[in-house]
Amino acid sequence: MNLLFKALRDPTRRRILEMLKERDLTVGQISEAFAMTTPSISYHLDLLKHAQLVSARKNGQFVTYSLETTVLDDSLGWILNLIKEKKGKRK
Amino acid sequence: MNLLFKALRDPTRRRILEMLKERDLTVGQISEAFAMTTPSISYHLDLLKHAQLVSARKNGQFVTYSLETTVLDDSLGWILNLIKEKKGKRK
DNA sequence: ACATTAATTAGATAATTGCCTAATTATACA
DNA sequence: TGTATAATTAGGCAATTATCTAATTAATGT
Repeated sequence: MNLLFKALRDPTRRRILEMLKERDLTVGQISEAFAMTTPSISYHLDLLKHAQLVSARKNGQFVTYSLETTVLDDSLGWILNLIKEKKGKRK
Repeated sequence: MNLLFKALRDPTRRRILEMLKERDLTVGQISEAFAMTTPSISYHLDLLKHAQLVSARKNGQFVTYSLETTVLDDSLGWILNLIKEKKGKRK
């Protein structure tokens, strides 16, 4: 949960996830969309990978990243629980 | 969305939200549950308040904090959208 | 009025973060 | 085999963050 929220905290990383929602992308393709160097994007992707929010596969010299939603279900559960319990206690 | 995820990033703050899910609490009551000084807790509460995740009301010398779930709905929507769209594209 | 208690504000500091440039690794192609 | 391209790794740095202690504000009880 900690790595997950850490990953979601940064706007650049959230934007990357939104892009990967549409289609799988290579590092270069992602990099183009930001006013930021490729190493910086690489850093963000690594962080997202550690949080298991994305997966990477190598195709020749290219690395393609995909969105992984499993771990998002957990965060959903955590937030939902917070809301649900609260509502259950309303007087 | 930025303030929200910023607030949720920290374990102490997430724990505070979980506590407030059960019942409204004063700063002192929250503080007792952590190995941390009251000013530090006050700092976290301020951050949560800015993210609109909690509200505060003063009762004499005490300040009681409550969980506010409205903004959590937004985060839920954001995450849900990420999952939903992805699933919609599965082949 | 004065001391006590609850909480916030201010100021300092160590750790973490997000970015950069330079160097490296790995694949492709001529 | 050498050069170009894609990506990661390494090293450095400024900004942000989470914590502390000390000081301040505000309400309570004597």
